[in-house]
Amino acid sequence: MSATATETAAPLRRQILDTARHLLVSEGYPSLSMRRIAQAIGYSATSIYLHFANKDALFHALIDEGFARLYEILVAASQSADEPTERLAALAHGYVAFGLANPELYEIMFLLHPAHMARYPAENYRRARLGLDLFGATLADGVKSGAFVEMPLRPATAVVWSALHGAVSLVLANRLDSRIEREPFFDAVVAGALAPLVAGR
Amino acid sequence: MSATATETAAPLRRQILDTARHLLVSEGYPSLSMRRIAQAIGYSATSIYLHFANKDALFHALIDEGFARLYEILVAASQSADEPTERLAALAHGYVAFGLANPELYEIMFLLHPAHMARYPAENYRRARLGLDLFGATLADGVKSGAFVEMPLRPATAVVWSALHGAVSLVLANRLDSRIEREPFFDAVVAGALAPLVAGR
DNA sequence: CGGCTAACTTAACACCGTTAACCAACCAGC
DNA sequence: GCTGGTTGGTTAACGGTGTTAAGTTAGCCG
Repeated sequence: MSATATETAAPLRRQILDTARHLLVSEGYPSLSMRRIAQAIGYSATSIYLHFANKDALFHALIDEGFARLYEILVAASQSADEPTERLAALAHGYVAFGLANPELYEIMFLLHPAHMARYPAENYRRARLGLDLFGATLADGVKSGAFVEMPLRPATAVVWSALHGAVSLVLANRLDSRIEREPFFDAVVAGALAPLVAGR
Repeated sequence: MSATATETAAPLRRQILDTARHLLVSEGYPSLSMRRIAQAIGYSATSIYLHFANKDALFHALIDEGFARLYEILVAASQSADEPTERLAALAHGYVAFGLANPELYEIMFLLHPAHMARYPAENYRRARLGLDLFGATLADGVKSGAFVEMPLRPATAVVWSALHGAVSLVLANRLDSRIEREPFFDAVVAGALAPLVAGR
């Protein structure tokens, strides 16, 4: 039974995840229900529970994939520039781009977590931290090379991150004055986040 | 009894709002249902609909009160200092303090909006803008007095706001590395938000 | 062939927001 | 003092939710 199954594994799980993500993106969070996912793939709702303990677990899996994807993007951004200031800017733009390109994913990853879901398991959270570490490493490099001022690393990383997160989440929530154009806004955010760090001036 | 009712008006609406807020704070968003609110005040669930069109409308009323409260705090902060840099710092700390002191309120005001609720009516939104205007006015003052560098006002206001919002929402969502202490973190956020603006250096 | 197991389904529970229909108490006018 | 309407509340019900328990079907192994 599991003779060939070892490689094929269980495609239903994948199908559930893909359908859930697709449904999330196309119809939005509120209309994403177990029954709807099941109906979309032609199974009964309860069969989802054969692959996920509950709805939260399904979301956590979705979040996992989101973090993996974000990490890929940040790694690519990180490799696109060597000089710390440029690299940090590239990371920042990569982060913002990810958020804007995947609003629903960003939402379940960072936004509507605490109130609506069981806590995201701490172990999975390391994946999320990996992305942050790229920021931290770049800061450290910059400090070492003299491009950045001396600073306590962890809080400084969090400050940069929170500036980016604030900007992304306000835009995603449509909270920004519509007269403000996005691109200049994000440029200003990134510039504002980097400015206090740069040693030169 | 109803002879004097003209002045007492309808305390039920108030009772609903207070109970809803209390329930939201004490038990969290997910367990806040119409039936639960009703039960808590000893009425039937449907009687809530005599005072609110639906659950969204109830939340919007809650949000309204949240914005009014935030505005009060920001006004007080704004009056606590005259010099633009100090005033801006006071505003920033007021904003952060409000978020930390009223996490559930902050959540429904800024966090879980887009996906879960009908759009917050644009008219009510002016109330929210009022708070932002205090930031904007302070920036304008600072530019005029020479304390701040020249800048496009609206985007700059949004940048400051998004830095604060990012920090507050990350902390509320418990997303921050636990080794980072909050107070220094917020100080760094405020400093980081102000630094690019200040003219002197 | 008989039995075991894995994959899946149907039925049901307790809850949700919301609507429709009903009811009791009060006030106005005759 | 009785009648009729309005006000403020109720109960019952609909269609939806996540989730669990029990049942069913198919395939493999001895």
